[in-house]
Parts: sequence; C-alpha cells; structure tokens
Amino acid sequence: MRYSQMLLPTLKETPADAEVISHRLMLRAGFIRKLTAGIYSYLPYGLAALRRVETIVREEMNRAGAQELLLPMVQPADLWIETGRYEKYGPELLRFKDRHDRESCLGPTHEEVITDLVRRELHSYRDLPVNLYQIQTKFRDEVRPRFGLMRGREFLMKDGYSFDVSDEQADISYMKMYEAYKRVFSRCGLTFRAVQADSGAIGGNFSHEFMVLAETGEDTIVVCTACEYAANMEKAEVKVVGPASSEAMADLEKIETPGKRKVDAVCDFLGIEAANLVKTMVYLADGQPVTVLVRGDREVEEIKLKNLLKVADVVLAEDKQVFDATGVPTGYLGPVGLTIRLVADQEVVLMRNFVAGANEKNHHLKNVNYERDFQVEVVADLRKISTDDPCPVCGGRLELTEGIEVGHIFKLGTTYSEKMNAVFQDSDGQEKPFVMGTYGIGVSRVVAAAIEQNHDENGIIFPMPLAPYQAIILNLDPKDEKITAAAEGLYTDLVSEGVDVLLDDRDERPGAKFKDADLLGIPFRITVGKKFGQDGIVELRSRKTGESDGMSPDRLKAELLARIADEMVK
RNA sequence: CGGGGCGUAGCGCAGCCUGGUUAGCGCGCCUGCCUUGGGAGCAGGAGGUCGUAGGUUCGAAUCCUACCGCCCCGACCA
Repeated sequence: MRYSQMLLPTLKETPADAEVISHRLMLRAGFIRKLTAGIYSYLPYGLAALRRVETIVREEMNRAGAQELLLPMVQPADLWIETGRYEKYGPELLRFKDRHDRESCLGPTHEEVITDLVRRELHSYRDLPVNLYQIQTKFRDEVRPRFGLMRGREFLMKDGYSFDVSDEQADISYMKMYEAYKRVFSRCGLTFRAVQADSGAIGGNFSHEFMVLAETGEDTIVVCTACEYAANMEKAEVKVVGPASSEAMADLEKIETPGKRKVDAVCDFLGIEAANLVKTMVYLADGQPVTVLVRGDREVEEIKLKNLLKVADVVLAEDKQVFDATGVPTGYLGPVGLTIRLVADQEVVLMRNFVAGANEKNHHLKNVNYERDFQVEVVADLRKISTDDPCPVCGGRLELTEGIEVGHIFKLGTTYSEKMNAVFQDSDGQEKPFVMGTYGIGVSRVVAAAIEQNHDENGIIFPMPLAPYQAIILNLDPKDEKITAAAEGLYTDLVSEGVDVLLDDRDERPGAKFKDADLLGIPFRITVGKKFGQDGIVELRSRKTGESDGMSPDRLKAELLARIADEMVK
C-alpha cells in the first residue's frame, strides 16, 4: 500500500476525551474514529489489525475442529422469552419493535439462536459432537462504555458453542477450546494467563477467563509465583491456614468501649491485633439482611457471598438498615445473641478468645468463641484472598496483577437446551438435552489489549503477528530520482515476496515520516535517504529494539524476510 | 443509575468570573517560494449556527432555565 493513497489520518495531538493508552494511540494512529459513545468506525489501518486477529482465531478454531457460520444480529424476542433472558438480561439488551410491531432485539450473544438452529437440524447422537462459531459484531447497551475499544457498546466478538451427548464429552470439547484459546493468544504475541473464573451455578473448574496482563486491566487476578495457578480475585479460593487455635477458652467478658466503632479504634483501645477481632457485617441479600463474620483484618468477598446465598444481589447495609434489622448501632454488632441469619468465614471458627461487638452501644465482648457462644448457619470461604495467603494449589507465594479479559470459556451444561427443549436421540433411544459449552473472544478487545501491552512514548509497537504491515519503507526524498527508484524497487520486490509493506511516498519532511512510522508501530522500518544516494546503503530498523543496520537493498531483502519469519509466532 | 468535569474551526486550547465594535492562539488544511535523516522556514489564504432551545438585557460565547452530547470515578458488566 502507498501511504499517499491511504486513509490513514494520524494525529499529532491526543483528542481530549481519550484517557487510556490504547484508546489514545488508536485515535492518533488513525485506527478508529468515534461515532458516538462506545461506537467506533474502524479505518483501514485499524481494520487490518482486526483482520490479523480474526485470521489467527479462525485458523485455531478450525484446527480444533470447529466450524464457522454466521448468525443473525437481529433476533426475535420469542427466543429470549423461551430462556427467560428477555426479562433477566436487563437494559443491556437493546430491544425494539419492527414495522409489524414484533418485539426484537440486537444480539449481545447467541446462545438462543444457535440452540434454536441446532434443535431444528440435529436429532441424533450420531451428529455429535459439534462445535460452531462465528465472528460477528455484538451489541450490548453498556451502562458506561469506556476506554475506547476496551469496553464499547458495539464490538467484534468470536463466539462459539459446543454440543455434546454427555457431560464427559462436553468436558473434552471444553478442554479442546481451552487449548485452542491458549494457542490463539500465544500466537497473537500476548502475555496472558488462563485463570479460573466464577462459574456460578455450574461449579467445578469449567470456566476460565483469558487475561492479558496490563496495568489498565479492569480485573484483578491472583497468580502463583511457584505454580500455574491463576484465578480471578473474585473466585480465588482461600486455603485455610493452620489448625484451630489450641488456646483454652476463657470466660466471656463484657467491656466498655465508648465511641470505639471501627476495627482500628477498638484494637488500639484494647491493645490487640485486628487478627484477634471478628468483624460483623450486615449485608442485604436480595433485600434480606444476612450477617457475615470475618476476621478483623480481612475483607468480605461479595461475589463469594452472593454465590453462597444463591441470590442475585448483595449490598452492604447502611447504618439505618443495620439498626432496623438488629436494633444495634453499627460498630457494636457481634455474633453472640444475634437473631438474624448468620454466616461465617472459615477462618473465624478457628479463632479462640476473640473480640467482637456486644450488640449493645459502646460495648464489646472479649473471649468470644465459636460453638460455645454462638452458632452460624454456614461456614464457608467468604473473604477476599490476599498476598499473605498461600497458593491454594501448591502453597506458594501469590501476587496480584491487573488483567484485561480477552476470552472466556464456560461449560453451560443443559441450562439452555432444557429450557429450549433442544434434544437429540441417544444410542439407547432416549431423548436427551444437548450438553453445551460457550466460548468467547473479544476480537476488538484483543487489539486494544495488545496495544496496552506493547507501546512506548513514541507509539504502538506491534507484535509481528498482529501488525497491519510488517514493514514500512520511508522514501525520504520523493523528488530525488535515484532514491525514489530504490524505494519503489524495494517496495515492488518485497510485495512480490509476499511481505505486507507500506510505502511512505508522501511529500513530507523526514521528521514527519519517522514520527508516523513510530506511532503506527510497524515492526520494521526501511529508510531510503541520502545515505543511499551517497553509498548505496539503506537502513533496516526494528521498532521494538530501536536497533538499526545499514546494508545494500539486496541484503536487506533477505535479512528482512528472515527476521519476519523469525518473529511470527507459530 | 449516583458523584464529578467538559462542550468555542478538523485537533489541542484561550476568552466567560466582571456582558459591549470584526471571537482569538498553536497545530492541521489550501496556494506559492524554499527545504529534505526526527513533526522546518517565509508570504498569502480558507475554515465558526461559540452543543440546542428558551429567557434576562439596548446588547449574550459570557448571566439564568431546560434539554442534548461527551469524558472520568463508583455501582454493574465480558
């Protein structure tokens, strides 16, 4: 491609409404332009990067035995009513009526449509397993779109669905996708982790998120420094440390703690550690009060609580709500004698002689003990994991890191097939619901994540597999015949060798061309300038390392081909 | 949906508080000259419903009201 003929509007200054780095660079490098909140046009250069990701995804999906198809984006409400999601999905589902007054929606995901297709077309166990995928624009009417392509309302997604005869077979399909996803992100040249995610009702280790490690990530993940373990913070299970305290139980003692409501204040006042105190937190679980006990220095993980209670929503109760539910002002709540629902983090039952609120203003209790002084409904892992905790798998040291979710695979089981009566006849003649799995990759988000992970102060540094062009040739003086002939010759030769090359033939000064080349992040830059005029030398420079070598055009061709091949992740 | 901020030329901004001829600056764009290894220089030029609507006023970019749009934090979510 010739730069002079390409719609590639680079910006010297960053538009004011872009905050995160990938968004800024995508605007500056002429990738995208915003149409309205969360909705972007892809310009030729951005589309080329998107296509790179798509190609890798296709190759790996096909390799794993999946078949590509394309499902409609406009969907009838009826299907969504069948699964109950028309109500459940909420305002993120964009609904509208067509001219015949039929309720419709824009597809935010395609479980309903694919299940409908499969129930019509597949009837026998002989047809299974089958794995179908598409690469398509999704629309989710996000409350708060942000960060450019990172969280748009309209975005490009690969979504795939597997159908199997049994749970065991579905596990095999799942693992195939797990492996395929690892290959996809490796081939994209990304640093990522596959982490265990919250699999909600399904349970087990059958939900993984693929997280690209980058500071701007919206998720926090815990990774083990010693083994392969990695999990979303929300999901990370806490391994209970140590046996129960063997200390003898002391007598319960009520003490006055005037005005001491916060953990720190109580600890200072009594001269104890937060680890010897139990916090009593009241949550509203779908509106109903539930009390949670955790050690003073720990924090409640609300997702875990939500899953334990099997409710849609948990929020920390406000002071007034706490008082209404318990008759005790916040700060003096404790488990002893409390009459509302009570659940405890597993750590609490191991503690001896701890301090807790006395359920009376300005008073706390000393030497409280589980079982002797109070009972709870459930003991479970309810707190946030911390870097003090050991790895739940190997006991190693944990680290926290930010991640961008670029993929999510999930074993669905028969949830959808049962609701939609999608069944096949098994070898024994019985009708059975398909066992399903669902697998998504945020294609446009992968591009954003790649930029988050690969840039410097001058612009993007594309990993070779995602680069829209592998090399850019700078003709530094288009008015010089000799230089121009050399640049054009190199361009023609490289194109015929199958290299994706951009030729900067614009009538711009050298500085502008250098700046743009850096900004665009093309892995190799070939400069044809006055050194060629003098000694027949052209320059080959790596965007990543900044190293450059002068050489003859012939040598450059061979050298470039070898280095491109070298940087393509197989 | 709660909190905060912002809408003035394609982009980045000033002017607004304290109303007053023709609304400025830098970059970009157009023409010409000149220049060609890190976003040059000179000269000339085009480009504006000051987000929209209403109000106050002799007079509104500036004050008031409503609405619309955009960004950030939170809640939520992939």
